[in-house]
Order: sequence, then structure tokens, then C-alpha cells
Amino acid sequence: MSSQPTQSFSQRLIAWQKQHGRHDLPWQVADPYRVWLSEIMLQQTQVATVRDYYPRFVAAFPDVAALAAAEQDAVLALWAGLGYYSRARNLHKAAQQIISDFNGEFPQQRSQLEQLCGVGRSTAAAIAAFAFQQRETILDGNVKRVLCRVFALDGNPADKTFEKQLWALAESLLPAQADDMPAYTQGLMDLGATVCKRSRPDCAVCPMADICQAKAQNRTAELPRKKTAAAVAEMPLFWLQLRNAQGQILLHKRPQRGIWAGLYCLPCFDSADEMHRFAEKAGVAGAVRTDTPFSHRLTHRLLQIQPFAADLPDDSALPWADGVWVNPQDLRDYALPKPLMRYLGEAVRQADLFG
DNA sequence: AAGTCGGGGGG
DNA sequence: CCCCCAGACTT
Repeated sequence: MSSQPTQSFSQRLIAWQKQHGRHDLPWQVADPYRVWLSEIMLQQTQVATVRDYYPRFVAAFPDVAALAAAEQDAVLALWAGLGYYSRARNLHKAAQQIISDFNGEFPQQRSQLEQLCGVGRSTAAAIAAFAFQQRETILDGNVKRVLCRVFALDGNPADKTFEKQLWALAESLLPAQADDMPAYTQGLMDLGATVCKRSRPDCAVCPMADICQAKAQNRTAELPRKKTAAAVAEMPLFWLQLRNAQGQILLHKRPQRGIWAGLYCLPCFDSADEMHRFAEKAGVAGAVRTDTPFSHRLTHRLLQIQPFAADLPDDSALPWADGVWVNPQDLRDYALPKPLMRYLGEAVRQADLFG
């Protein structure tokens, strides 16, 4: 790179983005709805993962009005497997906010955007910059890493004061011209994602190499400082797969808070005892089979899942109000947690082989 | 300030 | 196994 040291941070970044940045992402459009959707999907989620989900979601809900009018189950079904399901619930609510509070007109100011459910300061700034060319700065994981390295900042990422300093620094670096904001903002993300990577940063092709203090001090590996890892508690879960005479599987919609909120799951219990009591009421106490246990890791929990299975006789009464019987071929229409998707996928194949 | 929310990429 | 990812929200 031949950037002169006198050239501003923003000018080098903009020039670099235009030449070497990403230009083929499906959400690089002027439509604020699509920008917003992509920003929500990309929260704590890598581009490669979102690529599969984004087009299906846009096809099903092409604009704010379509999303606002949708059923939550339909929204969650298209989010299933992506994780952090509060994002989908908030996205749905926010679409309705735009209809009711903003007359269906997408808000353009950061302060207004931050009123939308699930939209914090950084996401609001991204929408404002990309869709409306507003001079607002993002501060995501990529930007924090770039700033901590270029300016050799070794603050504690959990420290609120340090966080404020990063926001102030990011704001001070904004380009003067508002119409540079899309390229500049994309450049921040692209640099962090493709060059100034968490491990093995590619300093040889970095437009900031000659001003990067971490590089000069040989500290790119230690900056930014790592967060202290939280302990992950184990959580036993007991699932019961009930099948009726038609081969349908019993699911229920989980409550609106907690793990997998609003998604559909098998009857789920905290202990084997609870599961057996339920099976007894369902009249299948003697028919319960034990399936192979498996574990599933969330950010803050290690789920130890023990699945059971039983076939339900035709005339048995189910001691449960809010269940729904689902044909195996219709499972794709339901928002299922990833581990349940995997488990039922295998179970259904087994049943097909023998049924 | 710490905890809650999923799932996957990549070393 | 580990840490992190286009974070926001609750406690």
C-alpha cells in the first residue's frame, strides 16, 4: 500500500474499500428495510452464515408491511437455526412499530432508529450510514479490533469507560463528507473481517499498516485484550418424542422468554421423573424407550439432552392443552431449535426405514 | 457490571 | 479445546 502517512484514516479506508472491499453482498442496496434486516441477522453472526438465511427471508417478507403483517411463527420458522431468536421477535415487533409509530415510513435518524426493538446504537448507526448517508459511527467487534490495534489501545473490553473512549474515537474518525459514509462504514467492516482478523491479521495488505501502532510495537496478537470467559453451567434436559397412530409428532410452542423462546420443541422436562409422570398420564408409561443422549453447547449453557420416545395408542387422552400434532413432512414449517432439527431428522429417517 | 440470549467458523 | 462473530437487552 502506498498511503501517505498524512492521509486521513477515513480517506485511506474509503480508497481501500472501493478497491479491495466487498461489493457483492446481497444486502448492499439502498433499501433501508434490507439494510436493517441484514444488520439484525449479522449481529454476533458471520457473513457466511447469514448468506443462507437472508434471501429466503427477503423472499417471504419483501418489505416492512409484509413483515409487520406476518405471524410470529412464520417469522421464527425462517430464523430457525440462526440463533439469538430475540432478534427475530424484536424484528417482527419493530416492523409493527414502523407501521404504527412512523406511519410505515422507515425512520432515518439514528435517534429514531434506536427506538426500534432490537436496534441499539451501532445497528442504528449502520442503517443511518448505509441507507441514509448519515454521519454516524458504528462500533462492532470488527471496529473495536481495528481501533485497538491501529491506536494500540489495551483497555479492558468489559470496562464501560473504555467503551466510551472507543465510541468517541470512532466518532472522531468519521469522514467529513456524508456521501462517503456507505463506503467508509463498509470499509470498517471489511477491514476487520478480511484483513485485520482476530488471528493472523494480514498486515502486508493493510491500508493502515504504516500508521498501525500495534504493528509497530509488534503487539497485534495481544490486542485487543481478550474478554474473560464466563463459566458454562451444565443443564440436563429430558425430551419425550410422542408419536400418534398417524405418525405425527407432538410439539409445543415454548414460552416467550428463556432459551429458544417462541420456538417449537418436544415436551421438555427438568428430570427423568417428571418425564415419566407425564408419560404415565399419557398412558404410555410402559412404552417409553430411551434414546441416545447427546450434548449441545450454547454460549452460557452446556445442554445435556436425554431423549425418550413412545408411541401413543389411538384412544389415549393427552394431559396437555397446548400441544400440536405435526406430520414429519411438515416439520420444516416450524421453528425448531438446531439440535431438535438434527435429532428429529434422524428419528424421522429411522421411522421411514421401518415404517 | 454482569448475565442472558445460538450457532458456527477457524485456529 | 478455545475465542469470537455487522450486539441488544435485562437485572
